[in-house]
Amino acid sequence: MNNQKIAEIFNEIASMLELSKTSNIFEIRAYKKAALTIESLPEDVSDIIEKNGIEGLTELNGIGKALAEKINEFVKTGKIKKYQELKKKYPIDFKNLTRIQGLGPKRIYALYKNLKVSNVEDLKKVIDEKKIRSLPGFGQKSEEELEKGLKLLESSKGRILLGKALPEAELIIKQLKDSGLVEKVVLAGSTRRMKETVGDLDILVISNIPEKVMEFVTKLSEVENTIVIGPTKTTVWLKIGISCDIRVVSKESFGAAQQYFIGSKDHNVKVRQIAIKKGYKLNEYGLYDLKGKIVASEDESNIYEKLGMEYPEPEMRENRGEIELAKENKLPKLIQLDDILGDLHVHSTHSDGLNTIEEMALEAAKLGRSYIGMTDHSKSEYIARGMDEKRVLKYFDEIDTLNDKLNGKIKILKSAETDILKDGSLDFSDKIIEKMDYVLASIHTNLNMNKQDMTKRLLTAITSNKINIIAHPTARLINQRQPIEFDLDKVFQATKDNNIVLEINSYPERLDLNDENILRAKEFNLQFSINTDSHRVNNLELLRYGVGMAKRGWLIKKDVINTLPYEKLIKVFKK
DNA sequence: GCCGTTTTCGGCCCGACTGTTTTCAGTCG
Repeated sequence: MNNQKIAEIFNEIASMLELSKTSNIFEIRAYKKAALTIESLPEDVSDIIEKNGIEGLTELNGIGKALAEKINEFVKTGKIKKYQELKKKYPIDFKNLTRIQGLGPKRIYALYKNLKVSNVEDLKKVIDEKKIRSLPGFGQKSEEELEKGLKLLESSKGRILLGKALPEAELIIKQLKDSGLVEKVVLAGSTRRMKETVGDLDILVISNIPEKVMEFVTKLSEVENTIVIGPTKTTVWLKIGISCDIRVVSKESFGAAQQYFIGSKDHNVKVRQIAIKKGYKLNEYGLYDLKGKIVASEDESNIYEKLGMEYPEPEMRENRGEIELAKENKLPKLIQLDDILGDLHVHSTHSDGLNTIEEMALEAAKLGRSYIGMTDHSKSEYIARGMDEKRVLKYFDEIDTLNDKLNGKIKILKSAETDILKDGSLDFSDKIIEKMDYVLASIHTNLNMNKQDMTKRLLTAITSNKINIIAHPTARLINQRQPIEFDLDKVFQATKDNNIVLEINSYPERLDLNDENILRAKEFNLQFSINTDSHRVNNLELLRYGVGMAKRGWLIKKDVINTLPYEKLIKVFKK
């Protein structure tokens, strides 16, 4: 749990360095970059140090000798000397103050020097007292902006789930398309890259009447208020609690703009470096040669082509090695939503679902799936109306009857989401398990076990020779519950040795495994199953989020078992 | 402070918007 804290400290150091006239901008950037790297690490820095020492840290992107020493210092002593010294000079809560729109280090320091503002509370006070407007460099407008920023901070809780952001973006895009004001609209940003949470929406538009587009956007019913409005960029605050940038770009530079605004930032920095090495300059308007002549701009893939790279799908653009592969024409051909033929994690009214088995099956058929696996809960899931052995037998009978009735329209497989109990045993007897087409097992209780015990629990289940798929393997709930702790490498290896499949759960709160764990599991050559965990008919469409995660984890069609037709799938389970 | 297929020194992405300026600094992405 050191990572978050260290990232915060590095960001604060960056803020404080920005105030000193002697420090250089690149040192500041280095701290910010390192903070980003640490924040998104899948494992705690102390684990890295334990395993590979300080050298393990310097292997990380943007972390060299000096920063590795500081991270080690924090892990060992809980302090960083440089941070404490700077903090003595600037006793200011940069962490929370920089979260306010329009406040950066320089203005925060000006407020501190002139009005003794050192935290958000102080800021609130001087805004109420209307003291800011008379400061040099500030005015009434900036005072009002800060007041707005403060309110925004209080009402927002940061990033929202992809499952909420993407439909909202699609709603806005549809209205723009229908407005007749635009020639083209596309989604960019982290939503386009299918990141599990989203900090804001980015939408690009081609239009020859930009003012009209901007005005149209500010009046959408999804919009709470307007933050910035200009001829090429407008930012609005949405009622769902994030901001949305709309940018109007010319047709000629549409590809360059897409490349730039889809990101990620890390990916783009590297692509620009490649451009420079090849004697080009790349910005959001185009790829230019040394004489300033446009080489490529209208089409995104042309830009990559001119740089000697394959076109990377947006989900891969995280600077996790995709650039190197693109240069060698070795990018994997990523799995697509249409590759998925069935869904192997579906609930019904037999436990905590809202629709009957038949309703779920018919809806899945409507969506073009050729099979579903029914996986209602087992008996220890008391709250979810888990099935005891008697009920599960009836459940299987009903599925048999339905399969006859549906006459091949869609196949229904017999399973159950079987709890992995505290000791690693399963919640159903062997007699029941033998009647299943496959066994989907998962952990729902005793989530707080220590790493060692949890690893043992999982290994017991995995080596029992009874399960086929482990559902939502880390049991995390985004923004609500931390993942359970276990030795990933040991569990992945055992999973491989025992021919077990790991689920990529598409439920927006879960997305479990996530992209980072998928990448890691892929190293073990594991098989995956992308499922919805549907509890009602309209959940069946959530599959796209799981596929998004799979693409972010670089999976191809043959990594995923539910791309197989029914007959082949059954054979995999029999093995 | 980081990093390396022109490098262990000398580079490091760059443009838009806003407010308070009268040519720009600060902030953002």
